[in-house]
Formats: sequence, C-alpha cells, structure tokens
Amino acid sequence: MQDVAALAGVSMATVSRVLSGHPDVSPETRDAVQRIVRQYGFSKNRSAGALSAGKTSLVGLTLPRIDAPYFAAILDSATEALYEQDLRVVLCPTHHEHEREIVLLERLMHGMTAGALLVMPHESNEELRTLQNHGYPFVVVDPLRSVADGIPCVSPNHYIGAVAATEHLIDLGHRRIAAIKGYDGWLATEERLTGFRSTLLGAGIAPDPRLEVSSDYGIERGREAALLLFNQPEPPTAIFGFNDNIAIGAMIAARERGLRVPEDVSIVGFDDVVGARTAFPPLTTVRQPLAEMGRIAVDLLTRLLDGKPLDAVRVELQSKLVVRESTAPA
Amino acid sequence: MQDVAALAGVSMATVSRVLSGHPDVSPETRDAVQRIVRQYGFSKNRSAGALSAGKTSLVGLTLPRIDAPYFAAILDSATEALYEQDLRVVLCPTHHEHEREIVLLERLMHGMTAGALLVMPHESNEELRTLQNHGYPFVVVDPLRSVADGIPCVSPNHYIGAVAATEHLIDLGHRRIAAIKGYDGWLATEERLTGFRSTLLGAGIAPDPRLEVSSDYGIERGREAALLLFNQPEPPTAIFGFNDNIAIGAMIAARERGLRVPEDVSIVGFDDVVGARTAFPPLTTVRQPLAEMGRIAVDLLTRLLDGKPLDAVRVELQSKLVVRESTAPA
DNA sequence: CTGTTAGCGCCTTCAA
DNA sequence: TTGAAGGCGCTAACAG
Repeated sequence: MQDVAALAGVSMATVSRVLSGHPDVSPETRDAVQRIVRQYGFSKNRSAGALSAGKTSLVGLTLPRIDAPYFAAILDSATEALYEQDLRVVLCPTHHEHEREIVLLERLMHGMTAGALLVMPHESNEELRTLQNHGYPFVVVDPLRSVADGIPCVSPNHYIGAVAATEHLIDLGHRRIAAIKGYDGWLATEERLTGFRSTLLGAGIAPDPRLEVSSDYGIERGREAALLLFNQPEPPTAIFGFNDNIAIGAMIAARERGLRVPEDVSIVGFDDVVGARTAFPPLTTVRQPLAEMGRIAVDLLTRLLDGKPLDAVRVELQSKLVVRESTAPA
Repeated sequence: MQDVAALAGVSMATVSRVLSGHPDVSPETRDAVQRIVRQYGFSKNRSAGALSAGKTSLVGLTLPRIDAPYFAAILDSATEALYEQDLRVVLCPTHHEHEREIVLLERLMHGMTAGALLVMPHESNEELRTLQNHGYPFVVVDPLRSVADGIPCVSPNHYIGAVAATEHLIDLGHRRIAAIKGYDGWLATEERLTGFRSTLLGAGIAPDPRLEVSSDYGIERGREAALLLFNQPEPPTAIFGFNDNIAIGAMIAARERGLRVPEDVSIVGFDDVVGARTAFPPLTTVRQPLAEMGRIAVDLLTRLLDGKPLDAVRVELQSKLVVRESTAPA
C-alpha cells in the first residue's frame, strides 16, 4: 500500500480511504489512486484490514452436513445472500457433533469471523446465551430444539405443514394413516407429530400408536420403518414421512412389497428437496422455503453486524403442500 | 494475550509459543500458561496471527454450485480433510461465472487464505499460470478444460468410465446405443464422448450422429434430449447419459412415453451421485471417486502449503461401473 | 528455555 | 481534504 501511495503521490491514509470507499477524498485524488491501484493490480491485505479495523468480511456457518439436499439448499441461498453483501462464508460442518460445534465456534468468534449463522445447532440455550453475551452476533436457522427468547432465529412452521399434509390424506379418504417420524426430541419431529395427531383427532380419527414409527430422517431407515408398517396385520393406506428422505425410502419399501404408489398406498413427504420432483412417482410433499430461510437469516445477521436493531428476533416461515403423484384416493 | 502472560508470570512470546504448540517450552511453564488460558477462556485472535505469521488457517474453495450432489460430495470430503488439518474452508460458489471467479480469487489470495482448491474452474491456463507465478498455492479439481503441465490437478478418468458404460451396454446385446452428452467443449463431455465412440467402433458399430444429442447436464434437458431420441423413427434401445442427472431425466422421459426401463430401454448414467441408488429403477452408472478426489486435492494442497514437493502434480482417478437395475439385455 | 525487540499491513483519530 | 503517528494482537528472530 505504501508503494501505491508513493506512486500516486499521496499518503497511505489516503489510499486506505480510497480503497475503503471513504467519502472525504477529492475526485482527482481518488482517480489518481485508483489508476495506480488498477495499473499495478494492487489489492489490500484482508488479514491486516481485519486486525486493524477489528472486523472481518467473513461469516461463519455451521451446519450438520453439506451433502444433504436440505442443508445444501439453505447453505446455497445463505452464501449467495452473503456474497451480495460482499461477505464470504467460512464453512463448518459439524456432523451433528456438539463438541465440534463448540470448538468451531470458539475459533470463529475470535477474530476470524464477524458473526455466524448456526444451522440446526446442538447448542443449549445457555451456550447460545453465553455466545450472545460475548457480543458475538449470530442467527440460529431451523433450530434443533426450541430456542430461548431474545435469540435471533428463523425457523419453518412445522406444525402448519404437518396439518396440511395430514389433511390432504384425510381429504383423499384415508383413515389408516401412518407417520414415520424423525429423531425424537427434535423440534421438527415433535411439532410435525403434534400437527399430525391433532389433525387426525380433528377428523375424528384416533391416533394409533402402532402407526407411528421412528426413523433418523434418512432414506434407509425410512425404508425399514415402512417395511415395519407394511408387515402389520392392518397396514396403513397412507404414510406421512416426516421428510422427503423418509418418503422416498417408503416408496422403495412399497415397491419391494409389490405395492403400487399411489394406487395401493399414498405417500407424502416433507421439505420438497430437489429429489422430490424427480422421484418416481413425483412426491407429494410440504414445501419448505429453504432458500428464503437462508436469505432471511442473512438479513438478520447483517442487521446485527451493522448494529441495527432487529424488527423481529424470531421469524417463522410458512410452508405449503405441493400435490404431485404419490397420493391418491384411498 | 498480554494479560495471560502477566497472570502466568511469563512473556507474551512464551504464551504465543504455548498456544502455537511450539516445542521449546518447559513442561512447567506450559502447564502454567495453559491453566490461565483455560481459566480465562482465552483464545488468540486469528486475524492478528494471520497478519503476523503471514499465513492463515483458511483455504478458499471455488466451485460452480453447492446444491448439486456432484459438487456437494467433493465439497464435503474436501472440507472434512481440511478440518483434520485444522484448516477451514472459505466457500466461493461461482455459478459458472468466470468473472466472479476472478474477483473471488483476487480476494482470496490477498491475505485472506493460505491457498485454494479450484473445482471445475473456468480460468484459462494463462490465468492459472499467473496465479501460480504470484506464489499462490492452489489445486485444480476436475478441470473443465484440459489443464497445462505443471499445474497441480486431480481429475477423474472420463474415458475409462465411458468405455466401461458403453461396453456394458454392448455386452447386453444393444446395438442402437444413444448418447446424451453434456456441454460441448467440456473435458468431461469430450473424453466421455471419445470413450463412447471408440468403444462402439471397437465392437464394429458405426457411431450414428443422430444418436448423439446434447444437454446441459441437468435433469430437464436430459429429459428433453431423451424425448428427441424416442421420437426418432428408429429409437435407440439403450441410452448412455453423460451424468446421472441426464440419465434420471431420460428415465422420466421413458415413463412419459410409456417405455419401461430396463425392459424397453436400458439407461446408464455417470457419476453415481447419491440419488442414483434411490432412483427408480436404481440406476446403473459409472462411479466417480468424488470423496477421494476431494481428499487427494487437499493432500496436494497441504503439501504445497508446507512447501513440500509434490510427488505428482497430476493425479488421475479411476472410475468403475456399478451395475444396478436400469440396464438389461436388448 | 525464555524475554526483548521489531515489525506484519492497514485503519483511524488528530492536526494541519 | 490530506498527512503523520500510533496501535490492532500476535509472531519470529535474536539474545541471553
């Protein structure tokens, strides 16, 4: 930078001002500096800038895993939104390991990043509160468990989506409707389950515990769970998979049993990840606004970074049913 | 850090040494410092460290997009391998925009990252060479076009895979075999095409230009291309999709036409992304060692970062056919 | 083995 | 509007 200053016949301070887009520089000076900068292809050292200004243009993003379409979609939109703010993402997959999250966050917050997006974190509310008290800005996205008041958070409305899915099945005339749940204790699982049961109840159908089986939100466990269901003396005529993976696994299980989807059994999923539309048959599912979730989270975070107040610390997004071909009248 | 030093009764330099795992510190001193560090939850500022030491623990990773299983797989393995070296990833999706790549790289190399992984870059060989001359360490992964000698690069062997796929179809008795290609000019497209044609020739089948159609490596264009093929007076009995997306699109097209896969038409893909196994029918495809590609690239890069020589600047990985249920005798 | 001494490259008051 | 000077927090010689 010194060289640029010398070549432009100004001081480093001025070069710094030009490079940072500071207003108090005369047009001529600015032009002169910019010419030299372009000519020599100069570019300021980010580490030095970060140290000196006490802030970086990096944002941390922790998430369980990358190679799941669900998270990839959030990651994609968040990264893009951040890019538009000239912010870069430091990627931190946690593999659902709480320990790793802690280590990563600890590193992230010490001078490396300006703030973070925590996708489905395993942090407890106390831990999050501590982070907050350290003055580190962050936004929780799609919390794994219920998040305490005052912690910025954007989440999907699981309940509404589950109601829509269940109603759809009921409207088609199904009465024996099974649910293949995800991990117990997760907010997504519990709220979807509540939506499922209360809708059944509302239609005068008593929830049957034998028709509620668990899985891990993966295709394989979804398949196994469906097989369990099909093996019952009175198998369900419809299955609500708590995510698309489960639903796809259930379709595979149905085929193994020689059952046609949707003629013999209707299947509905949740999330509407990319594979849902191209599955066979195309999956009826609940669309989650994943891209929007990423963008809104970035929005909240940048506001936090700018020290502006948040209009809402908690944003809840609506999801809606997308009817395709995996469901039919009972 | 000064505080820690004072509390531990040593100098900052010593604290620095302890924190950096430098060997020349007596066990007692080390313990004393570590106790204080833990007690106060101190953690060194990464920006300062980066500036001072002239190197960061960040690595840039550019790639076309995140939400494609193909890239997600590479990204995932690379991130994990980097994590094991205590290196973090700065994520830079380019959306295949050359301009954006340039801007991003320019930022990355100026103090922000220690080096980079360039997945399927649009940079020309001259541009890459320039980067190299700037002393910025990087490794190209799965190059879009042929990469010049001396530029570290790990790539799949497209040719071998295409030969395997084509041979498989020929062995099943198919003679009218179509190819749905990806973007023209891409290394992957050209080499797979060469493998396809030469295998046909080797079996005494003259490549028929009407049976070679293009696509963009996406599902939708794959579907459209397959439809074109099915509309021909003498439609093919087998289709080789140059990636799994194309193959999945072709399966959708087949269903639309009332053709059964594999009874009426065999379909083989390329890549073996996560969706291939769970497609219906499960897709016969060529498995690319995507995870391995990521790990090896990281391996090369860390060697570069450590200033060690590379055993091989160019690594080529083998791919192999995975036979599932989308192919059958003609 | 440990402390002292210079910076790393930039940003930011403060004066001019 | 511009320049001078100090410092951001840490590391890396070099002495001792």
